[in-house]
Amino acid sequence: MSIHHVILGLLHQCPQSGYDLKKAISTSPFMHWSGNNNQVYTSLIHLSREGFVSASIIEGSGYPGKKIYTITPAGLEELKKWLSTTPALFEMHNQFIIQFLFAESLSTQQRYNLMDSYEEELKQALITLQELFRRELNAPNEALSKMAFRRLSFSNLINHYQTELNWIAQARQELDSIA
Amino acid sequence: MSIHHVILGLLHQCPQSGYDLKKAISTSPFMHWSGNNNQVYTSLIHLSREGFVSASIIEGSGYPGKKIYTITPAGLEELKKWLSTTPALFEMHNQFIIQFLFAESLSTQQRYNLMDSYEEELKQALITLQELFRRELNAPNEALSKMAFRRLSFSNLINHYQTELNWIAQARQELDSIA
DNA sequence: GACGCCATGTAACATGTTACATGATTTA
DNA sequence: TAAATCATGTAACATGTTACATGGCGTC
Repeated sequence: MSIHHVILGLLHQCPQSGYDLKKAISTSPFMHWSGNNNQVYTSLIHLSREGFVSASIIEGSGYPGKKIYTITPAGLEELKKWLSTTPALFEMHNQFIIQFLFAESLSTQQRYNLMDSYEEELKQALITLQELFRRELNAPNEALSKMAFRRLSFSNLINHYQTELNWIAQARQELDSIA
Repeated sequence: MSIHHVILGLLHQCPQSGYDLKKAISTSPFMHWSGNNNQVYTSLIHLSREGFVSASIIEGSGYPGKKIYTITPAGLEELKKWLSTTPALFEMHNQFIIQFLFAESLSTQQRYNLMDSYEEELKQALITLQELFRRELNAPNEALSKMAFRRLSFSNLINHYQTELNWIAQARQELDSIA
């Protein structure tokens, strides 16, 4: 999965500038690209060359060189093709679990600290995510189906956060029982 | 999280060759690097220069240039430092959920197909993972604590697979109810 | 006037993937 | 004898991150 298809998907929702895309991507909990993401600009140049997006320069709108990108029919076709390809299996990128795998090198105290701080981080992130979710639900009236997709996507992520938190409780209990 | 620390962790478990590391990393369900991973070789050169690993050439063992890498005291220190750093939050890299987010562009039929094929893929992967887990449990007698870490790590991943499968059932129901 | 946000872009660097090159040993 | 596995490495390419450069607009 590349950033190109994500940009096509966002542009299909509505035409917007590189800056808007950058913000949308960096604040989305589903899309993992750096907050300071300048890749969108190079990606947009690439997509332009491919004929998947077209740019129109907006005069007299604050910034002189501001461009609004729109998805082209070829771009929409490419997006639909990608949307119906069987996705690769999810990948859980979890530094903590790898640290945990090697945790025999740590003292019991360090391991407790690691688990505690990870749990705290998770709880905080879950609150932030739920807040984002709440704001999504209160968004101006969208189509019912579109809302359903967003709501379900959020609950998917929230489920994984809760799975992780439940696991920590279970892991603590098991480790205590063999100590 | 870089591949360097993963290599240090694996070398701390036991000294091994680049090829062994490559295999360990590409077959581990926790470490996401390409199966055809040649990064290990460049990473080992890097780690050597840093003084974190040392190589000894094994003569008369099949391949002439075969090297066994061992973690150095400096490497172990670096590993321990990394192991006790607060991990970045997990990142769920899930192409499916992004496709789902943009799924209004698809027909109902295409959406069903997408969910069906993703579910099938998940079920297959879960079976493979459980098989891998079973083999881990039957591994030659390791220390009890080490086994506990491995067992818990596996159950962590398995929990996420099941969370994903449960979510699909829930999503199908909700989408059917608003159709 | 300083700060933050809007807005686009380049350059350098780090990381990750694919293809290629070489050649030994083991297994079918 | 063909294929798979062991074993190391290089080169080209793709992707992703950080820092830098530029400058307008709004607001405190």
